[in-house]
Amino acid sequence: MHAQAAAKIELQSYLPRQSPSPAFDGATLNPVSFFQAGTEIYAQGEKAGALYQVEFGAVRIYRLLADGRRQISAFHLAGETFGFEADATHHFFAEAINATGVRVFRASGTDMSRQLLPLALKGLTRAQEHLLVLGRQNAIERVAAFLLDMSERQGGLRQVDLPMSRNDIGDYLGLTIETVSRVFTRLKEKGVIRLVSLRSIEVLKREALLAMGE
Amino acid sequence: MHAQAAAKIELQSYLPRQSPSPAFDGATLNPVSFFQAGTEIYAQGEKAGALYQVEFGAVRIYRLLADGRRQISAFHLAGETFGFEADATHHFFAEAINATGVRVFRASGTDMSRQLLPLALKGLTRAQEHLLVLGRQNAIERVAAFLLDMSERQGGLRQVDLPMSRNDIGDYLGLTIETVSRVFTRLKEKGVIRLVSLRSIEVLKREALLAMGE
DNA sequence: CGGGAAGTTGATATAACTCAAGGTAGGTGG
DNA sequence: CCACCTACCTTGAGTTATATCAACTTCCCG
Repeated sequence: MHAQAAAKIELQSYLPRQSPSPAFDGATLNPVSFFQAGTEIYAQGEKAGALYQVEFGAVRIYRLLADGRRQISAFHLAGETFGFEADATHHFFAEAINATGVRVFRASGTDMSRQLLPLALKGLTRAQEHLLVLGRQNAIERVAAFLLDMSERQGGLRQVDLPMSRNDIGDYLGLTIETVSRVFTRLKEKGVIRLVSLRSIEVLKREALLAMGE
Repeated sequence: MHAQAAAKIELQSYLPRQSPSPAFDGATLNPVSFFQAGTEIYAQGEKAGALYQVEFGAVRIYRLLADGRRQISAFHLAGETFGFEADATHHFFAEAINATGVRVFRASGTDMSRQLLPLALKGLTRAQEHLLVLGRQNAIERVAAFLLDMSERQGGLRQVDLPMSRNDIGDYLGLTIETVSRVFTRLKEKGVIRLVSLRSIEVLKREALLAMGE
């Protein structure tokens, strides 16, 4: 299912060229780890304990049912932090969507709860808001809410990058790939969005999206 | 929609009879606030800052869409803590489901992030797991997962209290009340559960529930 | 015991899924 | 640099799970 082309580029580390932006005080300024498109960052059941900050690229966090059904609980874009766990075990999978750079922080040693709490709470609010989307909104509303969210997280510009596939979007919104595709088509027909390319849209009528998103 | 019988019993406070179990070090041992069935504990948009521990009864946390659609993101039973927010504002409503006693802690002053973080992370994991249920499971699977969750949180006994209405269950699982009712009937017919009363079930075949719940 | 809220059951409607067949685009090798 | 190849995406037709609408029943609470 999540097969990927044989990895030819090996995982590597390097020291940053640009001004480093450590997510936490007291954390060692670790090097950046590279992950190829489709590669695993951590797996459900693995020992947890580190935190991850996306330098570039995008990451999907997901869970699987026994029969292969997948629910993506979150996407993480550049600048965002993920990997928190309630205990010492990962309860989810994390995969690079595209070629992605991730800075890994060991949470051990110094007490970082003061810095982690706001991030955890932000994630909690996000997840709870997503529950409303999955529980009570229809396909158009889900896609509208998703596009608005992606837009906001990219600075609210008209043009929005969608680093993930339609399949990923479907698994995030609790829809099939076909339904996602049909909704995109409908939004195009209505003149609400324009497809710059498959992975990039332009928001033409933000108001209309907002009206749909809730 | 969420109308309630005119409140005759006023909100009151008292000092606990039983051994107090403060949720946090350094927190004043506040009195317990009473809430009648259906009354609001806090509202979306209100100023946040306090934490709430359920002494007895049950609480629902929810959000509304403009047209009245409701998504309950969590139920909180005796002993559980809620009210965390990422900023100074409540993003959700909290209501007492039944007559409920809640101990309120002001989070101000001492730094409680060390104690709060695990609770926030627990909530985050819970919410993310619920996303899988809403996004990818069918009606039977949702109800099975819900009953198992309620059972676990009540010590895993055969008999499980359901303090909430079918309507609440529907709004938690992203289903209509009718669908919830039909699933209960199916589970009864299959001999998986037995209805002791409307608000109390007995789990007869835990294995079958587990097989359905995922 | 009566009344009203809550729950159940039935019939029908519909949004989204499934299955299937093209189409498109982006990357690779010739 | 072009053409092919393969992933990904789109579109269509038919199916299905759940919603909706409606009537009836049961359980409490006063």
